[in-house]
Amino acid sequence: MPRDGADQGRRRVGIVDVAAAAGVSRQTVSNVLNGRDEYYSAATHEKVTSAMRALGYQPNRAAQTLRSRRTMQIGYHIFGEQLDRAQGFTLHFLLALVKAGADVDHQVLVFTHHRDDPLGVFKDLVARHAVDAVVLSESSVRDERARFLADSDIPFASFGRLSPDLPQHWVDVDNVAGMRAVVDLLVAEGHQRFAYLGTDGDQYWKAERLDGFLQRLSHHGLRVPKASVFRGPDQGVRRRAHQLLTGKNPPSAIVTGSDAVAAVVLSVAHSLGLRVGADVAITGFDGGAVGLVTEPTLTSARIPVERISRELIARCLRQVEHGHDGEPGLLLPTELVRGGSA
Amino acid sequence: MPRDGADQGRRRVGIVDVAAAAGVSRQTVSNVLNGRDEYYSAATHEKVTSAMRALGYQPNRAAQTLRSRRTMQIGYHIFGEQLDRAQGFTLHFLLALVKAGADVDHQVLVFTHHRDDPLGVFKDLVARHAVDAVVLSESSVRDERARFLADSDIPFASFGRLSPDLPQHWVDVDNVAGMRAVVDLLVAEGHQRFAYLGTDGDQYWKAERLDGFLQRLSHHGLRVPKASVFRGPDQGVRRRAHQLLTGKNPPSAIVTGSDAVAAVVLSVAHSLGLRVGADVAITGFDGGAVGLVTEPTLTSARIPVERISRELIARCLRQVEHGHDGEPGLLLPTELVRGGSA
DNA sequence: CTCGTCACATTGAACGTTCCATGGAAGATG
DNA sequence: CATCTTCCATGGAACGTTCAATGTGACGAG
Repeated sequence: MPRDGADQGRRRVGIVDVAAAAGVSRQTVSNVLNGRDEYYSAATHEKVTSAMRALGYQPNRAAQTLRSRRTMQIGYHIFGEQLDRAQGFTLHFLLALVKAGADVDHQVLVFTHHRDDPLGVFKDLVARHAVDAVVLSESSVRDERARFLADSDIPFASFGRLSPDLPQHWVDVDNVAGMRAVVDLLVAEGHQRFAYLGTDGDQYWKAERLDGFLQRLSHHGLRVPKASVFRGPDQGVRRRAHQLLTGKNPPSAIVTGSDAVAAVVLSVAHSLGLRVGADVAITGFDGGAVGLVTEPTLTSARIPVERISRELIARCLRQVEHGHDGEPGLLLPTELVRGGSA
Repeated sequence: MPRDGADQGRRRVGIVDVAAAAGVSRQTVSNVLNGRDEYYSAATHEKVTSAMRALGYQPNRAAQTLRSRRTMQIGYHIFGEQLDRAQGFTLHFLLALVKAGADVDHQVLVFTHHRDDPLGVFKDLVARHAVDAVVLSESSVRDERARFLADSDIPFASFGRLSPDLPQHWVDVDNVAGMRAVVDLLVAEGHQRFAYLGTDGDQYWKAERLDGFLQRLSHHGLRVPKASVFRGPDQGVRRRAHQLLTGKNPPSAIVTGSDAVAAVVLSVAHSLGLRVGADVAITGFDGGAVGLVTEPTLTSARIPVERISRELIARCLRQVEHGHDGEPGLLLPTELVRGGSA
């Protein structure tokens, strides 16, 4: 559909048009726009805002960026290769990040690395003024992305702890405390025979969840047989769950390292005709959408993605504004979500 | 870490610096940058590029955008509410979109709607020059987003068909042809007793997949008992799969409407001790990561996300450049992925 | 010899905003 | 009364690029 001829010639309404309509200067409009309220009176504010409304004025981001050197955009780096079962969580997190960004008037630019120059994109984005800062997730402790960003003096924040010799721009979940809450709940409900199922991999949080589980059990004076603890490949979970539930003296509560694993265990229990929640308790860790669509819903330690996103963005913006960030790393508690599975 | 004092004062290297270093004019550098090769000689090109390399020049996006009115960014709208099982696919698609964008030097900005003004963000983004165009996915045929974008004269493209009275800026998957290929494969392998499992919902593609399945079966002179066709809620899938596989005269091939459903059926078959691929064949539809981590891997009609993303972006850019796009809607074939499950 | 054309290169202006320095009027202070 | 603040407001310049128009020298045609 071709544009109107009339539309064609009309210039976009800019700050000068607003200024003219309101009978003030350019700069005053700019001040109102940026909320520098020490520089204008209430009456002027009113005149300007109503002129903006009347003209349907929208500030031009490109011009703002060019002059102020702020893009109001935050980059989010996403790995292209490993499209594994963390998918659900990644999207959940991304969405939270987008919303948290929107709340402080920032937008999220998603990018992946290029095959030949995996890190260059980061520098590129900032050098070309495409983003003000970068958010990382799925970061392992020695993440070369984080090191590169720190070395290049690019503002960033990581969901996941960072090596101690890097600036501590991270937010993370307290896995141990999360497991503590889960175990406490199960113990309070009278469970005595526990089992743990998780997937393998060298991510520290996987180890922490298992450790947190074991620690808290022994705090309650309970022990778990070695055979009832499993951390292995994805495919092994189903078999092991089957073994556990059909063996003699089966566990009354199965704690898992993630909602994804819990969902598998749930399905095994179902197929054995067990009533989950009554005959056997199953817990997850994550609290995202997965556990809400299972039947029954999962009891889980919920990762507070909204809060995490907010904190990550706050860390980025402090660096952008002050050139540095005094805040230390932040370990956030999980929230216990009570579903029907325990 | 505070910046160097020396670093502080140094101006960013711009096009004029390159021009000076190369001994040419501003505009010539700009022409080289934008590949307008009819305006410079090979020798000049060489001088300019080597000057750019020497100075580590990076063009400033904000300035380019301000002048040229192109942001080189494409918006991708994502629904905030429905974080359901489509997650895996959504992320898969997003990633493909990001890569396809990168190939044509465009980046992807992710955004969600605001509670009070669900559609306003679209206009906002374009009016403020944050994105050049918008990509929609999960669009239903009468999508109010698409209508709004068309009415507002904002370039866009949709993954999913659009109402005939809208400009046909869409790309979609040929579900019927996909099912045809799946059925043909199973028939060629000698299967006679079929069943179909899918989830309910009013999305046209769900209906199309079932229709495609039924059509192709009858083309082969085969029929499927009514009881062996199921389209119901998520939770019903497990039960129905169990019924089918334990009933008398069970199907030798179970065709499903998505990889997610197939994965569930797979797990039911496993728990019944069936050897999937040998005792029973199971197929999916999607071909994303889900089917690659199952055991065995899924045979599935793969949705060509890379191609789709490329086409969507091409549609957007044509609209941006010419103000319109002559191309009609595009229905793409699936690719049959042969896993171990059939 | 004049003119037109072609290939390449240049310059002034503009895009729309914010930074920076300055100005004026009213009220407070000495 | 002179001067010093405080509050509000202003205009010139700059951010770094591309648009649009113009220039120049070489070469071929008339």
